[in-house]
Amino acid sequence: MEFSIDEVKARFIEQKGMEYQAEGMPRIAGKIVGLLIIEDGPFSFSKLAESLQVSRGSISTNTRLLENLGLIERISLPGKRGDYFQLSATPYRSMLKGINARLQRALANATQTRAQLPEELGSVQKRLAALERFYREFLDSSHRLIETLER
Amino acid sequence: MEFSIDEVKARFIEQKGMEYQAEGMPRIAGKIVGLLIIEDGPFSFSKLAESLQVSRGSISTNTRLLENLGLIERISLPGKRGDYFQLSATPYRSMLKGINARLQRALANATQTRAQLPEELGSVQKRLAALERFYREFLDSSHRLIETLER
DNA sequence: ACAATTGTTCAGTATTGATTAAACATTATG
DNA sequence: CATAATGTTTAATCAATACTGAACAATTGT
Repeated sequence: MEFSIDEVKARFIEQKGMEYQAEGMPRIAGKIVGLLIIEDGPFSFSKLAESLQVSRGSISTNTRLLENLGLIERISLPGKRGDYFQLSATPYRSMLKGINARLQRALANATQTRAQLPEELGSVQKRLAALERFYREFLDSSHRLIETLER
Repeated sequence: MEFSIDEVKARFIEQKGMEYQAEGMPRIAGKIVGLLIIEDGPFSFSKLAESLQVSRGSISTNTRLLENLGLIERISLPGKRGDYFQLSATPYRSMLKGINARLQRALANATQTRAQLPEELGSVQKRLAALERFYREFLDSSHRLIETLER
C-alpha cells in the first residue's frame, strides 16, 4: 500500500505526539518537535499554530517548555516580524540532560535516606545500596552516551 | 536536625511516589515500590493497603501493574492465606526493558517514516537519520547497562 | 452450612492537567 | 495616530485517569 508524502509526515507528527504523551509530556509539545523534524524550518509562531491546528496559547506555553528543555530554539529572522523556531543544535544532548537531572534526584533520595538509617537495618541498607548502584551506573552510562553522540 | 526512623522511611516512600508520578505512573505504584524497598518483606496484600492507607482496589490494580512491569513479584507463603509481594529479583533489569521497548517503538517510527519519504528530501532525511542514530545508540547503551548491572 | 477473608471489578468521584478562547500588553506598520 | 499583528497570560472548559467504595465471586476456616 502507498501513502502520500503528506500522510507519512502527518503520521510521524501524530506518533511523536503520542510518544511525548506517553512520557508524561503534553501531546502538543511532541507534535511541535515532530513538525520541526519532518519539515524544513524555521517555522514562524503562527505557522506552527496553523499547521498543527492548535491555539496560539498552546503554542506559546509549549514552545516555552521545549525551549527550557533545550529541545528547540527561538530565533529571529532578519527582516521578519515575529519569533521563529527550529530544532536545537543539540536536541538529544538536552534530552539526556533532562533524564540525568531526574536520575540525580532519585539518587539523592536513596543516598540521603540510607545515610539517615542505622546500619543495623542490614537488608534495607542492602536494597538502598543496590538502588544507588543502579542510578549511578545509569548516570555513567548516560554520560558516556552523550560523549558518543557528540562526535 | 534529627529525624526518626519512621519519618525517614515515610519520606522515602513519599518521594518514590512523586518520582513515579513524574514519570507518568500512578503515585501509589511508586509508594508500593518504595515500601518494599524500605521495609523488610514480604508484605501481604492487606498489609500494603493498611500501611499506605489506600483502598484495596488501588492495591489490586497497582500491584498488577507493577507485576506486569516485572518490578515486583506476587508470591504465596506456606501456611499463609493470601498473596504476598516482594521486590522482583531483577527490578532494574525490568525497568530498563520497559525503557527499551519505548525506544524501540520510537526508533521504528523514525525508520519507517524515513523509508517512506523520497531521498530528494535531503535535510529531512538527515534529521531522521540523526534521530535514528540517537535511538540506536541509546539502545546500545541501555543493553550495555543491563550487562553491567547483571554482575 | 455459615461466616469471614481475599482479591478483582466496576461505577462513581475527584483531581490533575491539557487545551482553548478571550483579554491584554507590546510592538510594528501604514 | 490608528490599526494590525504578535506573544503571553488568565479563566474556563474538557478529557484523562487515579482513586475510592461497594458489589461480587472465590476460597478458607469454624
